[in-house]
Amino acid sequence: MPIHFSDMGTNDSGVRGRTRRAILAAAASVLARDRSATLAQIADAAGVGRSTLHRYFPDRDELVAAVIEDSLAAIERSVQDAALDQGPPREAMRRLVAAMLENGDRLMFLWGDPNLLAAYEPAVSDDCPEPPPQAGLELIRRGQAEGVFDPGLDPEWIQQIVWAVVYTGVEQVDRGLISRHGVYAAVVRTLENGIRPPGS
Amino acid sequence: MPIHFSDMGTNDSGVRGRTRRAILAAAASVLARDRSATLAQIADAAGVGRSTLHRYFPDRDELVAAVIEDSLAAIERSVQDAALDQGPPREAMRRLVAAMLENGDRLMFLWGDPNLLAAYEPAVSDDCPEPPPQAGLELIRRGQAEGVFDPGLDPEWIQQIVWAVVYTGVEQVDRGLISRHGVYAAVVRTLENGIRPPGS
DNA sequence: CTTTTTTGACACATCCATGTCCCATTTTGA
DNA sequence: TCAAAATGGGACATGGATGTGTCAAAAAAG
Repeated sequence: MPIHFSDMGTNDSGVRGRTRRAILAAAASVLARDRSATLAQIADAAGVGRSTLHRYFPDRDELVAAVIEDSLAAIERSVQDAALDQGPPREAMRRLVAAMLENGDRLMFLWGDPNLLAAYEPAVSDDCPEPPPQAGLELIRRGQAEGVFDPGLDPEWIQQIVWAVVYTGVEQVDRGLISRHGVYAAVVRTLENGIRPPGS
Repeated sequence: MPIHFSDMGTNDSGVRGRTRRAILAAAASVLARDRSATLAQIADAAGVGRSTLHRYFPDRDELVAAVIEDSLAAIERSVQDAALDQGPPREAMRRLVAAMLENGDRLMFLWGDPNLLAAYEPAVSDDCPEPPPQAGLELIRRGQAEGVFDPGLDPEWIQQIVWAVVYTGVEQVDRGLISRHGVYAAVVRTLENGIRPPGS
């Protein structure tokens, strides 16, 4: 009577941790480009058998939930490193953009399906008494207070715009319509000035 | 020996034309919010039986293709009315935004799944020797030439941004986070200035 | 009113993704 | 080297969406 899987992958080191991360990354990458991708496709992309995938994530919902959680964590980590509460708002915003661009696949996955986050957030908000700090919103409000960001726009709207513009950039890169280096410049420039030439 | 369906709905007037349009509108609305919606759901939303839906569109692919075509046509019509080649570029762009906002559902449907258009365009490009005039791109180039729009940005990029920002607005309205009147102002303001306060 | 058209509900057969076992083989780690 | 852990492939059952067909009833057209 063998006891299988005493450690369900929460351990980052070891075989299981690595396999788990490979699956999550592959799933994000595949699902970002095709939400209705088959589990077989995902397993293929991860380089594992479909059986193995089912061993780590019993059903599709659990896998998707795990990918969401993992993607949020990865992005949150990058954002954390950006230290948005430090320095001038405009430069902090640029660091935020760079942080988001670092996680292209996960960002495409999360943002590509508006229903995903909407269906997931209420699931975790039960455990978490208060919503996450939302470093992005904090930065936006700070920028508005300093007059660097438009105070006439709703902070939440600005946040949506940031995500949308970055997402557009990631997507264009994915299609090879923009070089990987050029995105950052285009996104920042568009975000800061819109479609108007920088010199007013 | 009754001969059924002598007119497959190409006729705008009459029962078949109206039913066809109802199905197309409902399909766009439902699919915009859930790409994997069931044909039964779509039939329900259209107020017809699933049998009737199958009578108008033999299979799912044909329905989707028809919705794409119909949505493109509807938007194109609105854009046509906007007379983008007339007047100052900035005001033309505002008319373009208004035209797109008029077709919220269809725009969400078309833009929501990047693969849709990508998979459809090559199918019609075989019949159409040249790509459509792309009035939007024309306007952007004109604006750049006059120095109203940033010449340092790729016209195609600007076009993507316009779609993205409008789409974001439509989505926010759909979720009730923005009033239907407020969208236009927010979209135009963001598009023209980015997140920076209008007064440079 | 009569004829024709159109419709909706039901009954099917079918296909495909999914989830569950099982077992031989490989990999890991002591 | 050897035992335990992990894997991959296959077989199998299942459910849900899809496509097809039939038929009586409703709607439209004459």
